[in-house]
Amino acid sequence: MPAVPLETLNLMFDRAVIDALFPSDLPEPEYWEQRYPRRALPEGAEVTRFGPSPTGFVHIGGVYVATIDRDLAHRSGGVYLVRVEDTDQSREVEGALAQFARAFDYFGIPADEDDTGGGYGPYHQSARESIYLTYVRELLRQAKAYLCFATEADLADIRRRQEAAKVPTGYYGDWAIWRDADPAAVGAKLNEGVPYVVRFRSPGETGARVSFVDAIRGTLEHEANRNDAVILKSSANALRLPTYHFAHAVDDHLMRVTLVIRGEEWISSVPLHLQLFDALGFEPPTYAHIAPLLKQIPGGKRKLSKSKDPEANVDYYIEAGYPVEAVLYYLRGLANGRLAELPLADALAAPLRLEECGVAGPLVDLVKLEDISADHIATLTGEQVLAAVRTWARGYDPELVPVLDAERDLALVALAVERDGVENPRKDLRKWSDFRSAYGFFFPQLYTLVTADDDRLGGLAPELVQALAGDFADGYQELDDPQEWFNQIRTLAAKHGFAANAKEYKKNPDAYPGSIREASQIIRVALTGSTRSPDLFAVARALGADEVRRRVGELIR
RNA sequence: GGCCCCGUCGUCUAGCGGCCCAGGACGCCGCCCUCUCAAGGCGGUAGCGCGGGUUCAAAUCCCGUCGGGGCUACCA
Repeated sequence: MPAVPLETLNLMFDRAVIDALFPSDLPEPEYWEQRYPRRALPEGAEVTRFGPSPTGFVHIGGVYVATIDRDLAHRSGGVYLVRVEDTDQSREVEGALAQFARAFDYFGIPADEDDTGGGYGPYHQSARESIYLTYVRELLRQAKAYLCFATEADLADIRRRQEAAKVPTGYYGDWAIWRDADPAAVGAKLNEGVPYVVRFRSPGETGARVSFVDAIRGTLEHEANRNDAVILKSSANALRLPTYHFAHAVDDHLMRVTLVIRGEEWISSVPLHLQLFDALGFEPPTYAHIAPLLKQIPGGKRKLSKSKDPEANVDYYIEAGYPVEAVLYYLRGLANGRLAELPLADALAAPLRLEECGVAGPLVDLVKLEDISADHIATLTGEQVLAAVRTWARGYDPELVPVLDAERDLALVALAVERDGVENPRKDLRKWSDFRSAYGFFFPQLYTLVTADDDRLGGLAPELVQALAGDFADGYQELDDPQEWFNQIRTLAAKHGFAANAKEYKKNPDAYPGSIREASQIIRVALTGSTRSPDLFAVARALGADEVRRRVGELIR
């Protein structure tokens, strides 16, 4: 196509015509530059940002990126800010921001700057309209952007023809029908009040390539962008908001962000972003594109999906009560493998290094998280566990709270079983919601008595169960020595014909109703309601003689 | 379709031409301990996607191929 005559361009981009599209009191770029001055920060300090989009629940990947952002900013003596990216008002979901606040509060990753404080706000993109407008007008004045009246149907038609012609789809070159439109046609549309968008006039030439350095991946090369991306959405909207790309350039420049950490899905957009920064006269930030969190599915893996995977939602972790430290440690380890080799406390204190971050998307493995979690909880004192469980229960198991409060001493005694004074504490708690199943039986209020015909007793004859239970309850003594205590069961087991040990029983199974295992199991099930429990002696001591007699006694009723 | 990112045990990874017939951790399996379950101790299982090169030598370099993911929106 022939080059557009200069006069035509001049006519189309007549300053008065352009300015008439904007509020008359719209500030010039210098105003914003002065209002958001360069930050006085030490050499090497990074300013990072996290940009939650209130379009649904908070993705665990958000916590993942936000912790990295905050870490890098703080290690370098910089600033971590949160900017709500709400330019897509139609997709906005009610309550998303509240959930975001709750989640980030839970994980203890507050922003240094956000709408509650900070000199570079507002930190909601929807509140930054005039800032964007200033720069859109500027680009228009410089003919680096133009008005586009293409309708959805026009765009669909272009795409169809491009597909038929087997050329790349997009709004570029000759396909960009409004790129060099006759100013008269533009004026006519304007007079008719037809809505328009503002598109960036991409300087990218066909075949041109760009390369840039990514802080994680090194030098990346890409085809230069040549699409005339939309930078300002339809004039039909009451609020004139930009697209992500334009907001990114303007906001990150004005907020003086130095390091942009985001998902790798943005790599393809970097060429466009670089063109935008250049056109605007801004210095581009350093980019670090991190790999997305993946999920194992039959035959492969895929991105953790908001709609399909419950564990994609941060609420999943909060509701189950995974300890904050465990989740953060796990996430940090996924991002930077070196940290996964360190003990939890060290890893949380150690700096995360971008150049060490993995480039392949890791799978989120709940089994691994639970292992980490159990290890971590095992290092806590009973007091700490109790406090954490109580806090969790207030939100997710309210009935547990009064029990915990009424039986605080019992709870501590229960938690001390195989925890206090042992070398390897019991790891039966992976998350706070495990408390009820692991420790509930210690509390009479939460306990359901077991009767002799219960199938957890392993099919032993009820008469035999009752005979042994009766003897046990009658003669029960709260002895201090574990061995002596257990001998009470040993003696009764022998008296009622149980084999002294499992080997003997195995050798001659018909001669016995069972071995000492089965006999102990009677007491265990009566005491705990479960076939698996902590050490029986310790449990019995925690329960107290009266409660032991009551529970075992129930078997003979 | 075009362009981009990625590819070491089931999982997270170490590895950056010889130290690797690939090391660690989680999982899994077995054994020991044992009144159950955990925990713990000991042992084991299992991997460089594939095919060509280059080289005395390749998980490591090159080419191709396959597979996964992403972008190609007035979504972010």
